Amino acid sequence: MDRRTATIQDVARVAGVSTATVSRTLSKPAVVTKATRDAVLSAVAETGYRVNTTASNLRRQRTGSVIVLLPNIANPFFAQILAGLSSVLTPAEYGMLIADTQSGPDADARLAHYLASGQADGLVLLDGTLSAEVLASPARPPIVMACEWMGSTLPSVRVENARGGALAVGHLAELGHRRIGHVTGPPDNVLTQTRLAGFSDALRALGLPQNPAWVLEGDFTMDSGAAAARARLALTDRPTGLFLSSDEMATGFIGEVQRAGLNVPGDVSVVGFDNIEIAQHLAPGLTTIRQPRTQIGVRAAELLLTMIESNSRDAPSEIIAVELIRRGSAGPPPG
Amino acid sequence: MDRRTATIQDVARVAGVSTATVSRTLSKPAVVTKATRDAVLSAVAETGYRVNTTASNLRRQRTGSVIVLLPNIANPFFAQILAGLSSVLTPAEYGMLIADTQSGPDADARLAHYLASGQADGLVLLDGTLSAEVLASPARPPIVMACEWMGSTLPSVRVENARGGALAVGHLAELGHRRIGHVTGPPDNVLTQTRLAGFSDALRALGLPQNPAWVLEGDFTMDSGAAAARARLALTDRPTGLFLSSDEMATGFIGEVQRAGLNVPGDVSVVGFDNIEIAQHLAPGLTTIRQPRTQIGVRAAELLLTMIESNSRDAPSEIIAVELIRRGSAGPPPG
DNA sequence: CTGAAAGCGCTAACAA
DNA sequence: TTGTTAGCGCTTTCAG
Repeated sequence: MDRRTATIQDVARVAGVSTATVSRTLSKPAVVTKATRDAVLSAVAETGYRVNTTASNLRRQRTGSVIVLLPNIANPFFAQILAGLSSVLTPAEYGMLIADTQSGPDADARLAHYLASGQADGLVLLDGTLSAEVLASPARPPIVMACEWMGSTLPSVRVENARGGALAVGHLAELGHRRIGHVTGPPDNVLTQTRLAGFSDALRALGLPQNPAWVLEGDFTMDSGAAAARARLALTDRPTGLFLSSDEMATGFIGEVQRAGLNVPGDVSVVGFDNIEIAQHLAPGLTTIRQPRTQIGVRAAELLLTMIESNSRDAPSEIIAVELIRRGSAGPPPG
Repeated sequence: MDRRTATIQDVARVAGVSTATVSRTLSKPAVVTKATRDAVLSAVAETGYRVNTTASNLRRQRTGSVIVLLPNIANPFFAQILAGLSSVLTPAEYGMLIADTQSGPDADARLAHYLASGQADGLVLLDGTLSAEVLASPARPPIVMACEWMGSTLPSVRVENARGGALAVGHLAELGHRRIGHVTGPPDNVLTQTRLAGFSDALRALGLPQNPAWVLEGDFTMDSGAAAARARLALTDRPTGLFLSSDEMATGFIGEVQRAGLNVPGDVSVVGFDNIEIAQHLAPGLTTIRQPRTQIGVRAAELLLTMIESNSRDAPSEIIAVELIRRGSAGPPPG
């Protein structure tokens, strides 16, 4: 029993065939006779051989992995997208490398690094704040965006963010609200802008008032949602219903409102965005816009694999539908 | 301008040196003269050369990546551990491959696969339900467990799970509770068992009653926490304070209690485990046992890198302290 | 259907 | 300090 791991040479020797035949048997079994196939497979079993992926990759001029670039791994929002990606990449024998653009100093530089490094056969971008110029890299691998991105023409999988904002406003209006506010994500984020646009357009279409004081700035976190709740309380002229651009913010908002002794939806109605798991477990349940994150990951991975396998840098983008989920956090306005 | 990416040969030609010198310049710049260094570096810039990691890895008999094996990527609990791992692995130039043991049919087989495949220089295990025999693999790379694991002697980074259970019980007892219950994780999980043991031992030490009906089975999810709340309501003889083995369950529990029109902590006190982000945003805030997840990831990665670099399969394990975080969800018992 | 042989791009002895 | 050389382990023509 060697302690070193067996190589294809060892298998060839044991099976009494050439290394080429071993390689063939393993990659296209149909092309060798049953006799040699049996000999090779039993030699493989005997030696405990496993192909050395590094060598195989070098020879085949590929890497066997895909890099997923996201702004912040610690954000649970991405966890389900990763699960979707993994469920496609793993069976296809691609490794999934995770890289965090916020952990280093310069996110754009990191992206440029990954583009040029040739360390992956493809890239999935989940960060909508990277600058477009970086993509100029001539030898870059196929890329799929799984998020909105300013003025990019890259293949992408996106959700109907604007329509989500409109659905939220429509629901609040239907319940009788006429003073509808919004808590945004970070201002430079494209999601923020798209959802805000959907919100504003819907108000306009419904002939409802647009009050800039009712549009509060957040950053998608629970903390910023709680801060928005305090900011709203400080207003003399308050919106009765709010659309928040993420469920995390909505959660922080509701918590803070309740701690202030007020009632949701009695005093203020809340609609979130995402439908994260906790939405149905809050009291009241959080009315929100569902965005199917696992499916986003699945479709992005499928798109990318198609591009990799067809050696193309382009593919049709895809838009995934959102849906209003009615729970208890939005009700008729007070009075 | 070639469309193919430049190789070390191209750089050598442009700089008028050998490939060995190029390689040296890039890996140990100190060992070449300034003149050649300058020549090489400008040739690198001119050609846009980047080392081919696959070739480098093949030559150096390493893979440059670490596999992180976790039960379920979609579980946000792991997100912060991943962030900690990434913050150490990325600067050290190791790729972080994520693999999900629950996405395939047989988790043990997956582990065995990764152990033998030689696709990684090291492994981080976050799944405490894998069977120990699989580790028999002779040529396996260094492994660090970042979770409890039955009867394993592998190097590990763990938290004081039993003490966490004891802290929770101690706190409830201090507030005056004498009827203290517990909601467990999945029964076969070692975390479940350790926290349950800490819970039971603490009750015994304090001379408090142990009622099997007050120990409800959960599975760490919010859904199971909500179910536990309903199960508690169905009891005629109810515990006044509960320790739940995860914050997610505690969140689901509190939501369900509130939807039933009861008050936390007025009617029932709740202590969770983890200190996930939402804990401070619930109303009331969730009293819980803090477990520093980023730090777990950081230490696990550091341990693993040490082992990889010293080519050792062993290292001292580490225990990370937990801490009671007092918020509003635990108060004096009713009456 | 199978084997021989030529590298993929890089690094590390070893020599000079 | 630098160059020469020999592979790392694999796949894939190209012959046979």
